[in-house]
Amino acid sequence: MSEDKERPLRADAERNRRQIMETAERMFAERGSVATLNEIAHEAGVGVGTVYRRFPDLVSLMNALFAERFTTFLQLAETAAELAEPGEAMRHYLVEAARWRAGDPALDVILAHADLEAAPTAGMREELGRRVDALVERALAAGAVHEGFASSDVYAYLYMIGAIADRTHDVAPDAWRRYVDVLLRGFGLEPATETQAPPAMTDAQILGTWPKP
Amino acid sequence: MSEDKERPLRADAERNRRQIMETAERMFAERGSVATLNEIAHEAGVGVGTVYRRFPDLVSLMNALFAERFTTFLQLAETAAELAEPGEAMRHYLVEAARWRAGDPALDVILAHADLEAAPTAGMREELGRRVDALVERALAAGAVHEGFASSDVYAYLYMIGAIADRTHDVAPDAWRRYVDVLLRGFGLEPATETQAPPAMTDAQILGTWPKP
DNA sequence: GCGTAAACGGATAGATTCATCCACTTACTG
DNA sequence: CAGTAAGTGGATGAATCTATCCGTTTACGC
Repeated sequence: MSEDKERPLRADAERNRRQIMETAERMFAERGSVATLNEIAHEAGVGVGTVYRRFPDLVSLMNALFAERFTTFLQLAETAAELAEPGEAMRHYLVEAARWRAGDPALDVILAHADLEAAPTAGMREELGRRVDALVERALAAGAVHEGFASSDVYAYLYMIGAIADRTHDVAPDAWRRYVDVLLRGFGLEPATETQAPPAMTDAQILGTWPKP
Repeated sequence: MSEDKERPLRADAERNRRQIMETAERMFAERGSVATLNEIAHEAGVGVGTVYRRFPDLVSLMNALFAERFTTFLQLAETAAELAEPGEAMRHYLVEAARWRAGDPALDVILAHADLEAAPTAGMREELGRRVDALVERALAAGAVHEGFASSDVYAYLYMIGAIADRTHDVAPDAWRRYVDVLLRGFGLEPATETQAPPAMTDAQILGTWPKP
């Protein structure tokens, strides 16, 4: 029942595939919501048919974009796990995952429309779960975080950072750093020290975060 | 240039208006995105024409829903301001505003589609700004929060709580309380003591927060 | 009760969006 | 440098969504 006829794409097809994915990504980030496949085709400068042949529907495009992103998070968790000091490792993952999330305003849209049950992402999710669990266990055992800290807190943390980052992206691109420190402190970790967190946003900046008409 | 011919609606019209608003609210909360006016009409059990007469477009419906909500936040700020101890007043507003936000999963959708420049909400926003500023000033002067705390932090806080609350609403309806405490601690405030915050979510609960197909 | 202005509902014209299909072009193989 | 399988683009019909219009019904002042 295997179906691994993985014939490589022709050069022009591969080029178009990339172009379509990059354009879609940019459009989702800019508008904060989905664009239609026809719009993406036009913006990417290819025919509608080309898009529909490669991605029969929106979900399959979203799945492709999602897989790319997940790989990055897996790598971050791996790098963090190599650090000797448990608190340091946990903090490193939290800060770097936040940085990555903050720089990717399309992620929420992608997550909302991808089919997370579909292979190959399902396996990736489990693997990420295991790696994050390990970081949390070590931090707990070393007393580097408050008792009761759990890996669900890591997900919640990223949801919250994602929300503030997406909202402030245009008006105060590094505001998320401030709330990383606030949350780390709240979880019992020392705030990150490599870089200085920015001060609170001004009133004018906050005003800019209210959604437009 | 005044135009205040505020003729009261006929009883049946007023009833339908309410019904439409409540239905819309429920639908937005359930699906986490807009519904069309035609869908709302059908779900509310009224004719399409009835909806379009009362709310010529989606924005005017959203404005009406938005105004309702803002009134509540204004009242919360007023109640909090009456507390004698500055840190207590600030904490009270933060906890109660969070509670309110957590119980209103439609708010993000409404905010995203309302016209925030339109009267009468513009004035309300300024008034809320003044009230929150006052709470922050008092808390800072009393040393109840970390130096550098600002009213923009209050908005950021509510964005973050809103994000986690909406996401966990179905699967762990009071998880938001945990992150209220985390954030309060991060801002330098003692966590709220009236009610006990729940423990971290289980892995199964977090799994339930991933968006569905 | 009656008269009438207000409100109702839903059929439907018009606009927009989705996704297919196929005549034409292009990259790769031998 | 053919031959051909793979890929391209966009015109177009089907499906869906928007919002108006008008014949009928209802609330309310007198």
